[in-house]
Amino acid sequence: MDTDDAIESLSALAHPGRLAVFRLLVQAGTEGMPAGEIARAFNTPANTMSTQLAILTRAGLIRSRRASRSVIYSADYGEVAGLLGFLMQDCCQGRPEVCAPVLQAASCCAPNTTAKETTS
Amino acid sequence: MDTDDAIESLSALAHPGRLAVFRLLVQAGTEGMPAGEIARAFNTPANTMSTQLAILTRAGLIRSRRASRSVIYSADYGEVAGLLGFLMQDCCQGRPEVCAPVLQAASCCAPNTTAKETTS
DNA sequence: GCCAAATTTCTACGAACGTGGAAATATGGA
DNA sequence: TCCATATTTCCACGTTCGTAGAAATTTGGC
Repeated sequence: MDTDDAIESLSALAHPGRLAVFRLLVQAGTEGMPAGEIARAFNTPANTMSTQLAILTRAGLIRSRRASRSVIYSADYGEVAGLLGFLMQDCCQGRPEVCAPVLQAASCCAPNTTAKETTS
Repeated sequence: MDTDDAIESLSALAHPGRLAVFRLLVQAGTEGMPAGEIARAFNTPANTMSTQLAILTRAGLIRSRRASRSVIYSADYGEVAGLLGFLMQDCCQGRPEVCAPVLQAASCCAPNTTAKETTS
């Protein structure tokens, strides 16, 4: 993840419609959702939604696969991880407690950790 | 953190100059850095930098405090935490391993955890 | 091959953003 | 009070973004 990648991802998410789409796909999980169904979920014309999905895809935030006539989109969690790492790079030079809140926010679904509810 | 807050934070960061400023302040820690020094660090006119700092401040990503003639800016890590929580809300309905990469990325400086280097 | 369904590409217009000059405002020293 | 320093606000220009109509493309059924 370099600056250009980060800008592309952040710009893609900095739009109410696209942000909503991405969050919907995050919740949809690996199974994903067809383009038409996404467009219908937000009452958006198919061509407009196609543009938004293309922008999210170019940013690496979502992936697509074809299933017969439909194109299924799904979230790519790795891109968020990369973005977070880029943003918080060298955040805690000797003082781990400084960026502890971020760690807490990420542990929503930790496999081995007790998820604390400290959403500041 | 609601949608509007998230959009404001993401928009603020979706700009090469502001992203660089925020990352600089993340690394500067709680001590922070005066506006003039930040402007000089990027060879940016003071008024332009002032505008960028104002945008980051309005988004809640940085704070400012006055120290005599200077205004010191510093990063607000909590906003990143909130943003991350908002993005990944309900990311792992029953399948914690799905969004594990994000947790890994956040554990750069975990106080109690062994930081693994799996930057995807 | 022909038609319908699903999605994408092309295009253009209005809206929002980024930049920095000039002027205004705050702070501290003499 | 007067001046220098530090930062911010005002403003206007050019550039980029968002949207959706129309047309093109891909896929599957018959």
